[in-house]
Amino acid sequence: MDHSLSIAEENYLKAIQKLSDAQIHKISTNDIANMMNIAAPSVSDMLKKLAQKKMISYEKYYGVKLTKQGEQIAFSLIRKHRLWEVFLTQKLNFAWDEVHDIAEQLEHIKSDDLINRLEKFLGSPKYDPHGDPIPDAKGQIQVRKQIQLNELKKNEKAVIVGVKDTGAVFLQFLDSIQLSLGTKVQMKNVIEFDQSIIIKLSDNRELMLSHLVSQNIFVSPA
Amino acid sequence: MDHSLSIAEENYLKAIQKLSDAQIHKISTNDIANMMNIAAPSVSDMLKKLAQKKMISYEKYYGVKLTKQGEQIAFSLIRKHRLWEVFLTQKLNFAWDEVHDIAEQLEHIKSDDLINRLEKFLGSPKYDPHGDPIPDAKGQIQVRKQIQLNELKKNEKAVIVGVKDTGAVFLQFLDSIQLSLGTKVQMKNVIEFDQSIIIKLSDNRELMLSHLVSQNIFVSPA
DNA sequence: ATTTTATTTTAGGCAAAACTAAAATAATAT
DNA sequence: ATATTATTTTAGTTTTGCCTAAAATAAAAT
Ligand SMILES: [Mn+2]
Ligand SMILES: [Mn+2]
Ligand SMILES: [Mn+2]
Ligand SMILES: [Mn+2]
Repeated sequence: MDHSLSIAEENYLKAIQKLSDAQIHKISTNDIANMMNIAAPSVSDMLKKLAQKKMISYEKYYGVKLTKQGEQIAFSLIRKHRLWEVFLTQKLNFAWDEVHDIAEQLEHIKSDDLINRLEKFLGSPKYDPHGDPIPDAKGQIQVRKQIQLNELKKNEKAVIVGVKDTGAVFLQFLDSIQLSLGTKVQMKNVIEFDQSIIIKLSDNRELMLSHLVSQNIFVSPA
Repeated sequence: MDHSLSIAEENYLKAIQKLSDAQIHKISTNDIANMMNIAAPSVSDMLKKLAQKKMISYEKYYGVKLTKQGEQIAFSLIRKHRLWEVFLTQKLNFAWDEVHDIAEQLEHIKSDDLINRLEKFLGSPKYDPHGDPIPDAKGQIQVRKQIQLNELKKNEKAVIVGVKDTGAVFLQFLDSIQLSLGTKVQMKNVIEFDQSIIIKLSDNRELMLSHLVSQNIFVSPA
């Protein structure tokens, strides 16, 4: 009667949560299978089990949705993941492109006490190293007004507060052009041809970024 | 061909290592089964597998012994366990009786980089919160001259540097009589009747301890 | 309204890590 | 030396979490 979830089960809930964030409608079996690199039948099996455990509501053939309880657990995993990422960067000096895989392991450590003490130790950070908000102990997420860099109006000033793509390749690219969280930018121009943008930095350096790159950077009004 | 071990396999190696520490001879299937609270046939199965992976040398019916490689991994697990215990007490203010179970989980996190950075962050501690030595990155253990409290000669002075029983019950008992690592003691008397001892503390307080208790406390000459 | 295609589920299997019951082997006692 | 007891291994199951192939269902195209 141990109703704590396995690592596999936890990972499904996280994946479903992530998909819910991006989509309005119910999440399909294939969505989950693709996201997790797992065959669809394996997902079907697991959905049956998670439905039994009341973690998801599941209508055969018509997709799934997290229950309140399932969402609670998903948020607690995200909380743990992001707090550990802060620990790794702030305390152990890892770079922001190195922390995700380790946090994927650490997020499954089971101890509420641990994670609450860790949060305090870190000074109750509100955002992780990629600018993603950290849910509080009750699962509440602080939302911040942010837009994509490409949405800035001409001459508008802003600060980089997050990234959409958190993969190492993109993050290292940002490092290489010296963009990081906190960097101040000003929109100079949107190129009509391919939606590339030109931004100006505090040191007056001008930088051209592709549409795709600019879409993957979140900014807040300066 | 992923030659990294499962958590179950790692736990077997740790158990075998612990038993080797206490015994001279080969470790029996039952020894392991008892220590891990697992049925003997399950152990037999696993031993076959670990032998195949060259982690142990295994003579059917005649017990096992860790190979160099198996020992290496066992020490790296002990290293991780003890460093995490230091982190939990020093940085997150856990009590010494609360850290073991969480460290049992954390020791299985896979990242050499992580543990080496953690060690540095903690200031390369040589001992864990229970006074157990922490192996270095190469698996080398610093040995310290220590004896059991009951072995002190009359009037001899010493410092408490470790405990043999690291269970919460014993540790909380020590807390309750205000004995901890670093406490200075002087042997006053060994009671002939039952080998109880009387020790004197820095504040001149005198304390009577049973033979069993005194055997579970390690001290070094002051 | 059918047919075709895509998605999802069911069926059947496999490997890991545990279990119990039974058989094999070693250790001990007579 | 043989019989008894204890230990260990083998045999056969179970659960979890994955897989592929086949069947069922839904969605899309004609
Ligand atoms: Mn991450
Ligand atoms: Mn992140
Ligand atoms: Mn411990
Ligand atoms: Mn310890």
